[in-house]
Amino acid sequence: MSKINIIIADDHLMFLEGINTILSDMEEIGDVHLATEGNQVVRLLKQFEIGLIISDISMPKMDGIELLTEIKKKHSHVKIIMLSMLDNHRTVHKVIQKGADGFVPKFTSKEELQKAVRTVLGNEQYFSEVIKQRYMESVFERKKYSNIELSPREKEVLALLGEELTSKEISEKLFISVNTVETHRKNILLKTGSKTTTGAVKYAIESGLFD
Amino acid sequence: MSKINIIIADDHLMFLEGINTILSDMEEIGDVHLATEGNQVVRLLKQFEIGLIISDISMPKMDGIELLTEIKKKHSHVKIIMLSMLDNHRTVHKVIQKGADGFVPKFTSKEELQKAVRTVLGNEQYFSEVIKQRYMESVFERKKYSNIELSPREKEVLALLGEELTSKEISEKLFISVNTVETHRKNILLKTGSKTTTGAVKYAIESGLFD
DNA sequence: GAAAATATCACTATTTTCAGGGATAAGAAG
DNA sequence: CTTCTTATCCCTGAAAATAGTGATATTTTC
Repeated sequence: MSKINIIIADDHLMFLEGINTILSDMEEIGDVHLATEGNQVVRLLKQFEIGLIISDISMPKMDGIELLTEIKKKHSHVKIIMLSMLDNHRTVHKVIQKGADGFVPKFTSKEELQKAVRTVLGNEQYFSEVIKQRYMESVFERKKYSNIELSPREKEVLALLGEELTSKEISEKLFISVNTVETHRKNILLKTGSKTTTGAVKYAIESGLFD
Repeated sequence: MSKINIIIADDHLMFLEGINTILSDMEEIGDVHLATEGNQVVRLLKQFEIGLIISDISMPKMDGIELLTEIKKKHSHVKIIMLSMLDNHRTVHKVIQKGADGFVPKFTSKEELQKAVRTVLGNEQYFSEVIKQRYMESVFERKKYSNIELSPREKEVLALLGEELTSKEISEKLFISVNTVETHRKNILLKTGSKTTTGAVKYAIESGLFD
């Protein structure tokens, strides 16, 4: 069995070193390339023969979700395990839907990370227990509020609401009628399942809708 | 010069490994103890002769701020460098006020972390540039809103506002008058410098007031 | 080419929030 | 003993948000 070359991507150097150390004693791994941005990963993929990517979700320039989308579109044979600080149901749902091969929270153990790598290299998916739980929650939540994705305009309005603007101020800023803003608000509350703007903004922050 | 024994504390194993790797080639460092909770650090301090602690801020059981307070009270000769994912001005202010010897964000370089360790071991303080900037902001913010600390009751009200309750509902839940709740609200807006409840809740989340 | 999603506008009525005053009592800190 | 902080309460009026319903034009998607 030949060794597999991998890329580890994370914008935090210490994490990069940590993962590198944890994986360095695994026999099945060949060269290890490190990257601090999604862009770098894409470049490395062109230069080297890569079999597996282990990537954090939040990164500057090109984040983990974008990277994941890109990989699954253009380099579908390359496996990818996502790592995340957050394990909220929104993030989890996105990652699974985009087709990641594995998803492990950052507060995992050395053993679990190695297990995840081995499982994925064996052509199976690996998702931590916590992640699976969150995924069930996301499925459950989605049933309650059939469409949780906000439209670009709605996101724009929600962001301005977070900036403490009133409907009138928003209408002036976006050159639209107050009525329209109010309609967007109504739909935002509906889609996020909130009763108040405060709740919607809180939801947006916590579920990573803003970022 | 004798070697210094240190403790590294972080609830994320990968980070622990990363920092360990980064510091392992420094001559001035002796034994390295690892901990995943603040409690463990306190226990290790009793068992061993420790000169420096490098600790993350967010940890379960006893967080970095509590740990810092404890150390500076009972083991004031032990140096402590704080690490944090967040670099918002609230956190920075707290850490500096509590008397940390150093503060470095987690997205720093290997060189900077080593420099921080050397500086602190040389009996000087080390704060990253970003951190210093944030500290200035915190000082500036504080001037604008003389008292940014919310009282326990105000925090309670703010949390319930985040749960989408109206003033009336909060008054019923806390067995107080609606007028009282409104007064608390008014003071919360004043102290946080917000115009709306949404802004106050957002501020609370982002600045780590809720946690 | 039809169906679905998005973005736009309108009206009404009720509830809630915000801004502005002011007041009292208890306890901590100096 | 006085000052500060906290927690409590009260009132008013204007502004804003929410709930309910309905409608139209433009994209996007299938």
